Amino acid sequence: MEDTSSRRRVPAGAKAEQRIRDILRVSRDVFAELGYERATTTEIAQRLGVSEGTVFTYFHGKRELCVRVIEDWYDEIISTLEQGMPHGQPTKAQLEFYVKTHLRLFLIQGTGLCALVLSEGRAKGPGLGEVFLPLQRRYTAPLMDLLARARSNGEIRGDLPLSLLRSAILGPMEHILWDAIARQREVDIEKTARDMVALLWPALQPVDLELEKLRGFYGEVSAALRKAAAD
Amino acid sequence: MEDTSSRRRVPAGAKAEQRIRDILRVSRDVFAELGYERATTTEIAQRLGVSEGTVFTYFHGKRELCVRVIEDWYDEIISTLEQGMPHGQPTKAQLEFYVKTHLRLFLIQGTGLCALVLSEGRAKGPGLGEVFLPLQRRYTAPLMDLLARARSNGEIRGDLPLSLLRSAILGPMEHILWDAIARQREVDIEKTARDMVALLWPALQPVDLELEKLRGFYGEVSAALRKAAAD
Amino acid sequence: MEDTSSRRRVPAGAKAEQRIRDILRVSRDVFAELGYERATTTEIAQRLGVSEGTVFTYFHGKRELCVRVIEDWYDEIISTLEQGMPHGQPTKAQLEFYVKTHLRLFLIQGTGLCALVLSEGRAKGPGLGEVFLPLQRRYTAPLMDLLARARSNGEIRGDLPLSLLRSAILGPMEHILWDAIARQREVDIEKTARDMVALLWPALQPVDLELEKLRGFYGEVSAALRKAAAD
Amino acid sequence: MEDTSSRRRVPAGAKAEQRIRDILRVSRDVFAELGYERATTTEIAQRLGVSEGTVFTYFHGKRELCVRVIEDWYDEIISTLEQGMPHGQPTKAQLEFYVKTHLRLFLIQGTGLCALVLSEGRAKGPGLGEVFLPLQRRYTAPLMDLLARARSNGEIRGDLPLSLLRSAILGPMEHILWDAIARQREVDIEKTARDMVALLWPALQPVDLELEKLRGFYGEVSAALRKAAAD
DNA sequence: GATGAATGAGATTTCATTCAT
DNA sequence: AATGAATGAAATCTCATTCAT
Repeated sequence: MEDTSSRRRVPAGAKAEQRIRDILRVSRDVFAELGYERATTTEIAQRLGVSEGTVFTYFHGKRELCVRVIEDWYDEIISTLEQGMPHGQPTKAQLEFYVKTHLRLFLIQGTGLCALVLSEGRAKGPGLGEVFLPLQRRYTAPLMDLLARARSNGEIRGDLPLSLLRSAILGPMEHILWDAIARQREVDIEKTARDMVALLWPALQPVDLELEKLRGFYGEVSAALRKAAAD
Repeated sequence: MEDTSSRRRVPAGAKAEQRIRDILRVSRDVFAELGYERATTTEIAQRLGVSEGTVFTYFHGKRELCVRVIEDWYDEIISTLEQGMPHGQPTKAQLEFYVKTHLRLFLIQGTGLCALVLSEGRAKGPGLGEVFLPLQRRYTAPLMDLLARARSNGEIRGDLPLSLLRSAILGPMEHILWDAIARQREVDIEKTARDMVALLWPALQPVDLELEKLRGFYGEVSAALRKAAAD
Repeated sequence: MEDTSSRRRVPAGAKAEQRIRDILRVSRDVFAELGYERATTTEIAQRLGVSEGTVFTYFHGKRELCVRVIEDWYDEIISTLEQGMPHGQPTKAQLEFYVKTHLRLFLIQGTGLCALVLSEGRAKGPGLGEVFLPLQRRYTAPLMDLLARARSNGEIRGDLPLSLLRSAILGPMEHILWDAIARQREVDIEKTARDMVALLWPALQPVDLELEKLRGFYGEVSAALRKAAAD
Repeated sequence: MEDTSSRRRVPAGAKAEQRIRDILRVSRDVFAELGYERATTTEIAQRLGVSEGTVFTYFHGKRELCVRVIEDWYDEIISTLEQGMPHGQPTKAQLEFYVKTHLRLFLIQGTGLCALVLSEGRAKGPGLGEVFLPLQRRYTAPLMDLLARARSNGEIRGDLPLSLLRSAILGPMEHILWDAIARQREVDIEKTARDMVALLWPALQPVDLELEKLRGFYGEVSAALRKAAAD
């Protein structure tokens, strides 16, 4: 985006890399806790026990620091998902792994960062938005692959766009996470993951038209009977 | 709460109400676009073409203004949902109405405000959070009612917590909305709503145990066959 | 000072005069309670139950209003002192009247206004100071007259400037008042006035040189004896 | 009291201390000249030739700055009085020292600060008042000690409350100071101190009842004679 | 004459960023 | 390379004063 190379030379070397890691680690905490605007470079420096100037020796500014924090976080998630995915197992088991891992990663520290991405990703002007889109694509890739493979196998329904299926899986997870945060409740990750897949799995099945018709008929008859009884 | 004894009174009357509506309308835009922190009272005043002081004639401060913006937005959504809900129709039709209306309302202007609620609702300290929780409860109430009634009728499954079903419906919608915003794509609301319900409806059905067993058996056999074919 | 006549026409008539009295009465309270800076025209108008503009119909601004408040207050004090002073009685009785009346007038409402005069009277720039000096002179005049008459009669000492005697009488009173305010204590006006005069009366007596010499000698001898006893 | 956890730390070190002294010195001037409300942090920064932010690097806000200014001023006065007091000398000499030192310290710069304390000390709400009361007690302590010792020696009268004697000494001094300020006149400190003690010393003497009776008789006879002569 | 909404200058305070040491 | 004091732009909020109604 910008030619920042001429502005400042960022130190290199083993010690410098450790410093960068430290700054990123603490910055992640601070941004996650406070959000972009309320987080201050002073706070980050204080928690690290270094001077305020030091942060600017390694990063061009608050914005770049924030971008790096989010990039690193995405990288962690993506590599955890990619490496852990049990490709040999049935689709449902893979899906359960995906959901469980997702919930776990986000609940450790992710909600603050998630909020950060959601709110800062939207910011107009010289936004962080451009940076995040490719990251989000990489991050949903394992799920999309899984779904695409299962669909080509006929394991899951082909009558709806894949992006809708993806939303039907990622969406509920995020909603559960927000809810947990908002109400400050504990989440039983294992159980929630199992329930979630139990709930969604039928939705992903290929539509059995005969069955669907029967179900529709049954539903209407039931409703009619109830209504008749009510009158 | 606060000592308002010597504060200037907020004007009342038809013209004042119009002014308040104007300020709220513009503030909604600004908060939605920029988020709480980046939004400035100066910007709001400029867009309105009034002086900065005028905003403070009608609202005690930025925080109160923001709270009012969100309350009004929630009120709109809630009353639209409550008034429009076709109670006489089958559950599936009601659900379709809920999803469609939800998507429509949020796409008009909601995503920015949604982000606002999500990010500011989390803020520590003297946050906006306390204000939002009851609003969020009121806003999900129509859906919860719908689900509860359908469950007591035996129309939808009773083996999972209602909150999970709720997340499975609200979550995908929000995800779709975020996706649409992030990629700046148009959304065909009618089609998306229909697809979404078509997708989720099977998930809400009572579990037909025999069928489920057959499906499980079928799934395993299919997977085994595929695996055998692949080797 | 300024030609304000062309700026605005102040209403006249019986109703207008009542209005002016009301505004001054309330303003006196507000200025006394809050001081010049913290007092607001809004507060004054609200307590009166009139609009903010009305105050400006009768006074050119906050500053003029404050000046008028103080002038009126001085006028009250001065006329009370002038009219009540028992000229026929002995000097000591007159002094007691002066002290008692002074304490009473200031304790009713005066401390706030006294603070106002002390702090605002000092303000640099387009200050209130110029206005107050003649008022203060008029206000100390009865005391100065009393002292001057008594001195010419030989009733009080002539070896020190009158202004010093005046300070020795007014000063303690103000100090007592401030102390009462600061510690929020009640003051028994009658007793305090009597004690004060009992205390100060000897100080005002003509110096009896022979007696003074004896006293000095006595004091030194006493001190020397005490010191000898202590060693 | 306050959440200072994430606030920037106040610099420490020799240079920082010099800076703090500079800020306090200039702030003292500004607060003394203008009073708390009219004094601005901008003015302070400008007189120092530093940016506005710098003041806030060293003090958390205007209020704290003002409190520090007053505390420092009191400390100066108190330590000067405590250290200089000639304890070995006669009470009258000690009193003369107290009065002289007091006048000198206040005339250098004290009147503005005195006004500050008097007017801001009264302020309602989150005032500076609480801070000042203990300071004022410490500041009058040397005088109270002196009076108490002299009274227990029988050197000064015991028929009136000590607080009244204190007011009779401090009050006139303050009055003289105010007068000097208001009229912008020079004060001959040595002479004024000597005169003041000469005036007040008789007032502090133990009451000589016989003498008092004689004086009363003399006064009444004189008055009667004068009256007879006037008729 | 009264009103009271609009104004806008000005005050305090925060904080990312720089740069001399 | 690290420091951390200085900076100054920008933000929120107040309130005396005006003027159209």
